[in-house]
Amino acid sequence: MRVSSSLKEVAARAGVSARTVSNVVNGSARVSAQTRQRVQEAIDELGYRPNLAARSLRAGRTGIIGLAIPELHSPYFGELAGLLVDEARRRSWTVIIDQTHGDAEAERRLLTGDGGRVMDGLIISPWALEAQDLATTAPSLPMVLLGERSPQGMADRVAVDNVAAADEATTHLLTLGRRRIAAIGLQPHLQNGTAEQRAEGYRRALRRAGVPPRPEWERAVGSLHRREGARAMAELLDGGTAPDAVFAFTDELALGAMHMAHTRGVRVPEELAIVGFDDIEDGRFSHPTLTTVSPDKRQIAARALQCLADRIYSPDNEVPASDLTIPHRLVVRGSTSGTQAH
Amino acid sequence: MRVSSSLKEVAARAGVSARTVSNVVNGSARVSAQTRQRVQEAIDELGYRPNLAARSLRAGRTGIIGLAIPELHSPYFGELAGLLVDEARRRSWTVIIDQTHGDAEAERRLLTGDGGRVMDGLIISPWALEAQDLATTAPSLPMVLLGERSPQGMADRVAVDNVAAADEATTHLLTLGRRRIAAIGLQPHLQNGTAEQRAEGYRRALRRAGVPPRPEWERAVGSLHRREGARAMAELLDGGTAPDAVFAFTDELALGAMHMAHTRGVRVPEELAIVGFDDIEDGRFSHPTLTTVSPDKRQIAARALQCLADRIYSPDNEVPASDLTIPHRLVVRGSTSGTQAH
DNA sequence: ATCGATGATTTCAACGTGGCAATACCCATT
DNA sequence: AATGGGTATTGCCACGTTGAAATCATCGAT
Repeated sequence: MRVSSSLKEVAARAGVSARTVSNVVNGSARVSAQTRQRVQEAIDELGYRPNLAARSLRAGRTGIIGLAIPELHSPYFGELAGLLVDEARRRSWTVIIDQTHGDAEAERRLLTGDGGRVMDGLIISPWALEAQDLATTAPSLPMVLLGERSPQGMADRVAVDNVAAADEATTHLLTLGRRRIAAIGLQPHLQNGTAEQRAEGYRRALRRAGVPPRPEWERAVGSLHRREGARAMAELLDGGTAPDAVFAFTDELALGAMHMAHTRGVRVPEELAIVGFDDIEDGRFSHPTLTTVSPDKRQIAARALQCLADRIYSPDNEVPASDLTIPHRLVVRGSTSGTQAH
Repeated sequence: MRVSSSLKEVAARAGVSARTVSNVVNGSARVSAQTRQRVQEAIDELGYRPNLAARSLRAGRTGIIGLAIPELHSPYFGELAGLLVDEARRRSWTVIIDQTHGDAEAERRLLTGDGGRVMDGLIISPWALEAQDLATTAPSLPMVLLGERSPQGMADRVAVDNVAAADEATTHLLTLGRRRIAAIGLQPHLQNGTAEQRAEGYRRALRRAGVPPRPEWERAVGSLHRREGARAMAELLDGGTAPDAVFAFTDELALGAMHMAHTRGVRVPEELAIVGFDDIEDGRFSHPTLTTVSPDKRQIAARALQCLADRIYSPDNEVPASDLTIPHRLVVRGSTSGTQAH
């Protein structure tokens, strides 16, 4: 079976024109049952596969969309990427994956449409880009932003209500009677909207409860990995007054913090309650299990692709940028309740 | 700035032929400094980007490789995919990701080169395919297998020595004085070579130590998720004699088993020692931390892409299929030692 | 002044496909 | 037999790029 064979070769074998073969393949015009069968046989015998490059060149579309995320190996983005790839396949799209590693330059390059117009659209989860960049850079192709807002409405946006969610998480800790609540996950050096919003929700909840904020309990991190969560937790435990609860801006940070608590002999949740954010699989099997804010990832994936499809298939008239808020819920588990809820 | 502009348009603007513009872009022929500058200006003004589809059509290459793995959200494959994507970028390749979800049909479809010849090559980590399939299916494009061996040498293969590694893991447990060692992770319904090899290494170690094998301690799983590890562990604890150690074929299964041990009040490692396989990030921060077989993932990624490159760029003469064994090492942590090694 | 050599640039064609318009065919109706 | 209307099929071209070969320009050597 030859690896490559063209419409022309199939046509020659079936004794018809190349155009007819094309019609059979795409079902784009009426073809008699007899001809169709003859062509189909030739296709099977030659093992013909349409050439995507030629098709794209002709049609101006590639059927490929890009997915740009900070890191594939992070559980949250891994889970999300998995869902997005599946959802894309449902729509007959293939997905190209690009890791930005939180590099602003890499993110900016993607926005300006580098890469040779392979992609029909782009789903990007910006982490390092400032709102400023997003505003000034004209998107060169249909684009959906995950998490970060684009100020000028240049692209669709799909995200949870971070402020409200962080507020809920913190309020949950307050309800348990905790008052010395620390936060782990600020990223002041990046103009990271997501971290800022979660910090805002955290402060709002404290303010409403009349608990005075303590700047030394708002810990910054260099990355979102477990290691950084552990480091921040160590700093908190080494500080003057130890907190009795921690709200970590991601589950990875939370698990890192939990690890450090174990290492230092601090009992979770008795002496230290922990809440995370993302609801990654690990948190359901950690010891104790992790209380967390669970965004509806499946819906994020579905909505993001819906937006992209609308934009790609809309006949170049301006579709107004949508800003979709995805539902979330607080999942209470062992790290705040003592019972090993699953 | 126009989104799409062709060589022809740039040529018109610069007052040269399209071919000259092509030469400037690719540096493929000599171009005078003066012309080069004029062309470059036109390129910048028009925001020209080469059209990948046209280039591929002409060259017969796309610069895209495929990566087919069971599941992106699994930590092991997530980490591996991340490394592979980075390594591919170093070689100026873009990566298309496909999730097979352990579906034999999906894997077979990829092998036969479905997908319209978008990919210049394929890295596939088969999980459900039998050696039989791999043998009878002629690969339609350069291909590297991760983990599974292809009997006829039809494709390169990159993997650790599963038998030896499983032997080491089991021997480690024996050295600790454990004798009631269970195994979790067999997949008898899939002709899964990897699981079989790890089972073989496990049995070999027991045999050498003179410990009689107990079939009821070889637990099968339906998938490699934590949930299944937990289920298998529950069955073991509910059985007649409880084991005093477990060798799980993947870290996820191990963490699931550890979770169930906690739930049932079984102390790890005192009453139950646990060893996993893969060295995923979670295991370094779990409580206790997880002893595991650590394959050199970075080297897997590097070697796999090296093989693929050799095959893609070799001028269609037959490159003999290579079978690379990647080094691994046993990393002893808290789940077998009691000390919280990091 | 002429020729050859070297370098710079252009022309031509082709990669495989699908849109468009034209053509060939068949059958029912006049 | 001629007309009309529908169906089935075909030829031609363009998409944007690059390989091969042809053309043009320049300059040094004879």
